[in-house]
Amino acid sequence: MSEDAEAPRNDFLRKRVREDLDSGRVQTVVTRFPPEPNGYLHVGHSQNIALNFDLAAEFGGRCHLRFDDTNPLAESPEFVAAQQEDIRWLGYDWGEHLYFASNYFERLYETACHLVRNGAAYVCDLSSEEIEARRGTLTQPGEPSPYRTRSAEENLDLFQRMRAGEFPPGSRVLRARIDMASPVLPMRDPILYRVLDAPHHRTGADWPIYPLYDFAHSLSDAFEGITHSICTLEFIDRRPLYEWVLEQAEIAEPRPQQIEVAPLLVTGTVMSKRLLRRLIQDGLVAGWDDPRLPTLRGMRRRGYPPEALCRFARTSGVSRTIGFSQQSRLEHEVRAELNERAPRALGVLRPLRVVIDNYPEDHEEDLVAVNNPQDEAAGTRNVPFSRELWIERDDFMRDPPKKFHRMAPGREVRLRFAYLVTCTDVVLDDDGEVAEVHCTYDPETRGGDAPDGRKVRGTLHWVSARHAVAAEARLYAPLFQSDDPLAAGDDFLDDLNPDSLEVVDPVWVEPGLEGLPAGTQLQLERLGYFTVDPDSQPGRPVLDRTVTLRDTWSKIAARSGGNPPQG
RNA sequence: UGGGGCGUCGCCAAAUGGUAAGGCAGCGGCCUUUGGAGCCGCCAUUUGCAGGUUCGAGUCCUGCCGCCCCAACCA
Repeated sequence: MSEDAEAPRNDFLRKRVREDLDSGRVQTVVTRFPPEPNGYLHVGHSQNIALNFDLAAEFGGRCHLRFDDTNPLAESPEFVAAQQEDIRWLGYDWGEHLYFASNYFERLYETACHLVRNGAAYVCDLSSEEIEARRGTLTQPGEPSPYRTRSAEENLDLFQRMRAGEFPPGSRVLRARIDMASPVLPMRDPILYRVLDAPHHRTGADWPIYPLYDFAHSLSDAFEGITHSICTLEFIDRRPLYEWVLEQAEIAEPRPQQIEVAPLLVTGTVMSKRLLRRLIQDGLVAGWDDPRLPTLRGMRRRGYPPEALCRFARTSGVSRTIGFSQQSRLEHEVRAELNERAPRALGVLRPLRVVIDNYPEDHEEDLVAVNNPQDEAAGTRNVPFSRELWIERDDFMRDPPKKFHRMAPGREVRLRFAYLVTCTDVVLDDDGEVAEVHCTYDPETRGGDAPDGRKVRGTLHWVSARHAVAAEARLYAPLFQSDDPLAAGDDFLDDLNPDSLEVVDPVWVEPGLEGLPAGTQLQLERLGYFTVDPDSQPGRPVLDRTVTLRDTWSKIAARSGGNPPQG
């Protein structure tokens, strides 16, 4: 997955790795992606995944997948399965290197005992509230626990009894003995172990105590020989603690190095689990795989190709500046990918009936359509044509503005792959709305070219009314209105885009589209890329619009005060 | 007001102290049986601000300004 022909990436991370290799500090680069199995992966994770796997691949090293499963309260085996599936979908493979922090519980425990013996950790009997009260504030030092001075012997005894399950949850913790007055808050005697009466999805009831992040993560990295431990910027204050643990555990050089990078933020969405859960619980979206969500599952259902996600992650770059990447960049990658491989089809979203008056009533014929102009090997297909057709409402105007290159009274346009037709009449309904348009066709222009060489400006998509297949289309827009919904107001839900989903039913598509398996991707010409949704029924497809095509006309129309096309 | 991080084009992001890459978006144009795709061109005399060092500063120094993170027995 690193065959990209992009400009050589030259970020600070790569430079650092190169230096470590050149100096001989490390022989082989070993990275890891360490998710907690407590939810579904999202775009933000994709950057982390791509970063770690790409970096290892680029320098001939390896990347581990390690589940950071040290909090049984939040984790479940469903998530470890789902996360693996999502990572594979992105195109990455950890080979033999699948690990679980829970597999290290015994080793971690022994290491903790080692710290206790050396006086680097102690058992504290303070309650959670008391510990908090003594932590001090950002500007004031904390005050030492009264249990801080317990002897190593007593601490070891107590810690062993914690492990034996003698104490109830919350009654005691193991703490690092560092510095209650440290200006770095995580260094104020952080908690290393807690007592928990909770079954773990992998170790069951084996452990009444569980290690916390700072202790477990640093040592897990060390146990696996991780050389570069990449995390996001918010962990930067914990680096001293990360290093302290490795030092106290007497981990041999080269020790893993924690390197912090800015997270990948995307405009117009939210990524935190808490917020996503709220959207789902409040019924604002359908579920974790709702195509509007930035979850990998949602994006997969929406039809975003994994390659596009990876390119988006890579081209977003790695830096220490926190900023939002624009959704338009993601969409650019999605289009680039789909343009290469999505077969084209004809379909009409908002139908307007067209009658070709001079076309024989009962006649029909097959016309040859190109499957993918980007890929000659994709070949051609036959599309049925007849007297009555559907065209897009937006493609007709009775009184068109200047740059409108579509159908209008008296004007000749091309029906894609079919004929040149001229609009001769317009039928209005009782409300004065256009109900039907009449045209004549030029039989000499079969296929779309005029023998006399005359040109027309517009080419319209269409579908034969008699042959059309009814489908449901789901059109999506960003879930939120602001780039950063969290900064938009008191409640991020206030920023919700009420029009993030538009269901159009029925839409008419060319025959052949009714039996496609879920996940099939195609381009409805001029309308965008679509993916067959799993909700599809036999003979009744549901199409998710992945992304529209670039639409220059809408800009022109908007500027000239014309009719901006819908959908 | 403690500690830490960050400020280069609307967005993302490069630049051994040597005279501001690239991508996205945008804007012109060419081409076109998708107003798609493709192609060509334009788009930072300037790097948060103010000083200083230097022949030379986005890069070094000083002082400001602004934004973000840290006080879970979560990760």
